[in-house]
Amino acid sequence: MTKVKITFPDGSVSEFDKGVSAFDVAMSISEGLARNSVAAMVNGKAVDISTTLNTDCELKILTFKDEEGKDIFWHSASHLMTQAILRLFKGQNIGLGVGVAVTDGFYQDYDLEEPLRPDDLVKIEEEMKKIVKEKLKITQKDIPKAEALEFYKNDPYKIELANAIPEDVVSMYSQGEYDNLCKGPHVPNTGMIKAFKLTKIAGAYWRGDSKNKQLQRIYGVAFPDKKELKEYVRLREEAEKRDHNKLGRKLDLFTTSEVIGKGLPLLCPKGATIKRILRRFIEDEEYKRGYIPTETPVMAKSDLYKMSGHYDHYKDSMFVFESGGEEFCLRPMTCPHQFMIYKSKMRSYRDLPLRYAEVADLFRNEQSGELHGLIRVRQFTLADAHIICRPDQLENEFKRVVELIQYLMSVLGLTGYWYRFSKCSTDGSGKYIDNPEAWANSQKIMKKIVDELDIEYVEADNEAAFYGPKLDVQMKNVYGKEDTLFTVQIDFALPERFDMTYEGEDGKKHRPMVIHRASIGCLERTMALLIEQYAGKFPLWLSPVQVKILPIADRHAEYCEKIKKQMFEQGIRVELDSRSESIKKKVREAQLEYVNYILVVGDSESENGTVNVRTRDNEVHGEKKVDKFISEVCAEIMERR
RNA sequence: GCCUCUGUAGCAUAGCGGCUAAUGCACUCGACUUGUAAUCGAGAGAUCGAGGGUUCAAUUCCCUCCAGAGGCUCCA
Repeated sequence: MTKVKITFPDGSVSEFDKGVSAFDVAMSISEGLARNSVAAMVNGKAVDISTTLNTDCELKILTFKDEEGKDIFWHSASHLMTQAILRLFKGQNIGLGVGVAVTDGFYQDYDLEEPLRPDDLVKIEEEMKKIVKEKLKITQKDIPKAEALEFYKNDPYKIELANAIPEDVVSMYSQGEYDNLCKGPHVPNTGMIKAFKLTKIAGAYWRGDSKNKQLQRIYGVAFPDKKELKEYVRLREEAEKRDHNKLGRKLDLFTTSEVIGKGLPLLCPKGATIKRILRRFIEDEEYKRGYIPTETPVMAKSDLYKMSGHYDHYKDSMFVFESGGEEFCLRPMTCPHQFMIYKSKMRSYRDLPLRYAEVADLFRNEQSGELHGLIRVRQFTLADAHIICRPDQLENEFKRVVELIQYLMSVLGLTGYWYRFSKCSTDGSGKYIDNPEAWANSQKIMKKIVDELDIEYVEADNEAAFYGPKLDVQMKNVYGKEDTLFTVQIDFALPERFDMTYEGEDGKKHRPMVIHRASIGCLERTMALLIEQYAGKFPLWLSPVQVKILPIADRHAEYCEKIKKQMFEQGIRVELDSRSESIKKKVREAQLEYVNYILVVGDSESENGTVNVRTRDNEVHGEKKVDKFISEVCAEIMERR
């Protein structure tokens, strides 16, 4: 019998009989591995575990612990869900959209006669459990495409998917009575999917295009055992406790009002304090780095945005209104305003770079469904700047911006972010300024720059600004939804549209380059991610209430007022809780507000000129002279820089 | 904008085609003056999101609008 050489991930090589299955190879390693194997990687390609090996190859047995294994497991779970739905809604004409694994589970889209209701999920889960118990074998076969098209004659979605396959032969997977067009691979048996949960119902456009029909999407997660599912649910609950939209309201950072309108949050004193800290911090930091301030109007005549191109490319997202026979817009961006300052006089090559910074209030008429807490709003404050520079300065200026951003991330203590190089797309959607040559050029320049920076980034098509490519700093919120925190953009279009020039050494007019950038981002959004990052427990320098003084009895009030004043004078953000409540209760409440330091003041403290210090985490620091406490707090606040 | 869901006091929940709409926390007043997770007593607070319809009767059922949640699309 002929042998095949199989190379394992650790580099070891073993010989097996030709035609051995990946499963048998797994068995030869250990029964446990075979039992847990969801699929295999043969020469880097994921295949079913039942695949036979007929030539020498590299083999990796995939379990749920491997990223690829997880995807396959979840993809199989989506099939399990579909089988359950087909059983439950037998007789209905059900269109099957896409079903795939995502980073946090799986989903499958359906076109159903009746919309699904939340309690349907329970029924579907029950049916899924039955199918798991049946331990149906999952098998694959290739069939002629014509046969598949006949099979799906009532399902326009599957037909579209099948027609997109270039080959004449297509792959079908079967488990019990359920056959599905799918390239796989899949777990070998429905019995493997022991623990799962359907998490949400959502609408989703067919093929991700809002012109298409909206299908119903069911999201779920699945695990090989119940313990992992339980742990997952626990982690989800923990994460949701950090949700800025709930926690921020609970901590009195912000609120909303029906009569003010959607996407227009109100910052309460504590939230406003945090915003002010961020604002003052970034204004000072940028000033140190050579930025110069501007203050420009929050609105302008439409003509300005017609010049910039916003009116053509962005009008749907702008608040446009008429007054005195003229049309105005609330500004969605600061750029054209600052460009008018640039154009207000002649500029020499010696003047450049000009780094115009403005912490600017911006207005964007976002679609109602996109609004979310402080992350996506209709009015927000952006730490905006436009660096107008000579082409030879572009690279250095760009790098300085990235350096600033890196500095900010470390000072804010934000983790889990990544860089995205956002490019335009060539789909001719009209979203972008039509100048292929300039796009190619500026994307080339940007790629060169980001490659030289010591950063890792992902490339993304169709994510650019309408006037140029971007380097975005991306973060996820507690629900795993991705948003841009900071952004740096190279603009090839607007300097020309505004006919911005400078006089060069040669006495001729030249075209400057522009970098658009948001250093500390939109303050509201940054604040939201800070709330989630710290679960509301802000570091001292960002904390809206750094110290809370709690008198034990009324007779200590006078002393408390005195030390409060002393701390105020040192710039410490301090509150005094003089309610006649038990000291226990007051301490507990201060801890729930995540106040950094809690000072208890009784007879001993008032007589000795001390305070009794503890933290929100209930670390007891004990009695301390007031002056010493103040200087320690001030030192801790300064440490940040 | 689209899909699904939700809207009862500041917050969290209960409730029902018909009684004075219930409970906890928070709030106010009084007592207590307290030292590490809930001191005692009293009180106030709700046009049950808004408007319309069905009904003898609607907070409850239906419609429209407003607002909120999670997705999709979009985006800082």
